[in-house]
Amino acid sequence: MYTLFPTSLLPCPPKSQSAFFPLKAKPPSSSFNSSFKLIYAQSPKPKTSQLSIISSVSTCEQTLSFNDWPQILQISIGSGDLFLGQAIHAFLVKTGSQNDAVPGNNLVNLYAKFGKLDDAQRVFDEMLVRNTITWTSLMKGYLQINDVESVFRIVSVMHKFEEEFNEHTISVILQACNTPGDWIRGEQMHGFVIKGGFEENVFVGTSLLSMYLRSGYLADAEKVFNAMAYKDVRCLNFMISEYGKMGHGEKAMDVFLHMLGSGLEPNDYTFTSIITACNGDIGVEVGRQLHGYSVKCALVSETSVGNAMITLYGKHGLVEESERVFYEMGERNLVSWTALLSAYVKNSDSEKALVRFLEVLDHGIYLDSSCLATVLDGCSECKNLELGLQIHGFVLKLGHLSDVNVGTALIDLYAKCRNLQSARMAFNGLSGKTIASFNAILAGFTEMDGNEEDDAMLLFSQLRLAGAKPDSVTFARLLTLSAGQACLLRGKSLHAYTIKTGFESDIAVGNAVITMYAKCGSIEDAYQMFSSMNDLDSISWNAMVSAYALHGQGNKAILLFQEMERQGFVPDAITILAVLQACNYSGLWEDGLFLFNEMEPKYGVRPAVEHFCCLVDLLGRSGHLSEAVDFINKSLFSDSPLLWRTLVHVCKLRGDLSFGKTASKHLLELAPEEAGSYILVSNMYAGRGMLEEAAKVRTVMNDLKVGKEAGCSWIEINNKVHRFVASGKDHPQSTEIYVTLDLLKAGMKYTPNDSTDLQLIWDPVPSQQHGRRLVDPQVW
DNA sequence: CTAGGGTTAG
Repeated sequence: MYTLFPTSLLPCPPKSQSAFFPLKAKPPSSSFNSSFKLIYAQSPKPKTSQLSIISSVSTCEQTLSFNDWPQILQISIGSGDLFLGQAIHAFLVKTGSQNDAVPGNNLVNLYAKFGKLDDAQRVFDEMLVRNTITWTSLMKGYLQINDVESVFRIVSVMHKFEEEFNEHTISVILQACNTPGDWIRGEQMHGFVIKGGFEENVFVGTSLLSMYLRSGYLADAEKVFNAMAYKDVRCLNFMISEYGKMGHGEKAMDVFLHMLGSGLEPNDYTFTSIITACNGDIGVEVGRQLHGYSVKCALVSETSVGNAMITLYGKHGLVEESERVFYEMGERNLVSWTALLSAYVKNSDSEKALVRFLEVLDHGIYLDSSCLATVLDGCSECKNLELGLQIHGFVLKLGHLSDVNVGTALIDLYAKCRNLQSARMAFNGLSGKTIASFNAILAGFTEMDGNEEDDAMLLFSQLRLAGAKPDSVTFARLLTLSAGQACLLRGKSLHAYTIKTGFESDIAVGNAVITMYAKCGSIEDAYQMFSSMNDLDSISWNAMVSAYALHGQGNKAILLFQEMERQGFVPDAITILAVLQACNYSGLWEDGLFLFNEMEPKYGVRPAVEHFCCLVDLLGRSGHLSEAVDFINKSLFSDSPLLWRTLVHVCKLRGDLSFGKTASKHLLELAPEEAGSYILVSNMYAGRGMLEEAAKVRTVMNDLKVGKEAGCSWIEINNKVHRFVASGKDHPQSTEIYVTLDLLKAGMKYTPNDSTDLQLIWDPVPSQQHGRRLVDPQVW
């Protein structure tokens, strides 16, 4: 049933170059070497000179038996040696069989495999008889060069000529239906599959699975999967891999166990996919067992399995395990290196990643976009803009700028390094932005803590209009921005949006909601969020303790801190700082001091400069200025302007000039370039009526030409944000505001809490005191 | 005789 097909219906590319081997007669110089085939069979990529092929071909007629050519064509395809195939083509032309069905099919297949569709098409056109195999081979060729439209043109012509479609043909066509968004053709083909009774064929089934999964129809894919009578290793591997990519580790595991249960042998693909799937909801312990099992199956030395292990351990904070796999694996490639660098970056050891990146360069490996994106991530994680700029140069030189991961990493780098202008340029220049690119530029806005919120919301609406879906990171960052701007209305509407989209249950989003409400003034809503969350992490606790601190509810902060410990969450430096601040703002200086004394011995948290600042403030506010000075001098941070500034501030509050003068001297010596220091000192004198001293400090400041950045505060009333600059008169109601302010000032009375029974037990040598309760729980 | 599914790892 062969049909001759009119070539005019098929796309016929310009025949500029002939693929036919130039058969310039070259006399046989020697007899055909009978080991010819053997050489090819043994060496995967032999280097063959044109000359030896010509001489071989010329002797084919005499020495090569006619039936040997299909095997040599296989060798040609397998070894990537097109010359050899072309030689066989020449041989077939000479024997006059090139237009017959079987030789022709082989030649169409040959050229299709090498992506030479001009040549494949030409052989096809000149064939005298064609069958299903001819058509299928040609379609496969067009598919491989991503010419999907040609595939479907062939399908319709094939149909018109009532050529037979078999399971081979169907699976090729199904692959052509993989274009995202083009599921209609796929559904039609599925109907054809059922009608033609191809449903149970494992090849067709796998192609169908792939088609549905790539279009995002998991339920349909699962229906097909369950309907398949026989599933082989490749089909199961595919399903494991796809479940893993979707984060459905448990389902991937079910398929894996099904594979073992049905007696099929897992291969390297299987292990690579199932180990990767552990990154979802399974966890590293199962991953470890799989690692062991891969040893048993003798697949642990496979590069891709090792790479998957490096990544798995890296993602779970086990960098040393990643390193061990890296050193023990047989063969490493760029992916192995990138996985290792990524493990360092993810575990906050980007410096190491950047150092080891030099080793990659030393190896002379050609860098790809994934490796560059990882290194850029490393640069932004440790804010190494200098190296980042050099990598940006690499990116340009190697032509990877259009890669979306590289582009996003560049946005992130510039955003984290507070170079918002470059971040914007990278963002605007990136085509095919993803939600990650958007999140990266948002990080820049939050990093700048300036007035970028309107820009962020504008971008957000653009993104939604473009049909992109915000993720949990987007919401967390937008909420953080609203919190920074104390924009309650916007924060609330974002909160509503997270409820609607289901992201409210995400811990990071919930934590951002807590902080947003706290910073926008609603401690009740913050607590409402905190108490309604199903999953809490230590950041949630930190957020809520900080919220109480911010609202001056010291006792609640301390009780929450104790509850946090009771529930087994480990307090970190941020928790301790929040509780210290809470104690400070609420005048619970004894509790604060007690906590400070035991933070290192009991919680293993070494006090950082922020903790010292907080304690200086606490000591000063409670009237222990002399102890505060001692404390600073004994600390590691005695040359930090931060501590002295805090002390000046507290002296100003208390109107204590004797300590104030000492503190001011230190501050202005340590930070002569900061305008804020002069203003603070000047205000301290002015506060005590010493206007001459105040003016003197200002004169020094002006003489030194120290610039001053205006401080700014704002409040939201009736959905309108009112901004105030210190001593500013821009607000339309500023006259009334100042009058009211004076009235308030007149009514205020400062009552310092001068306790005398203070015991400063802090000492650089950790104290041994443990076990005291911070406050009586009944206070709450 | 010849044609078909999964290209896994960062």
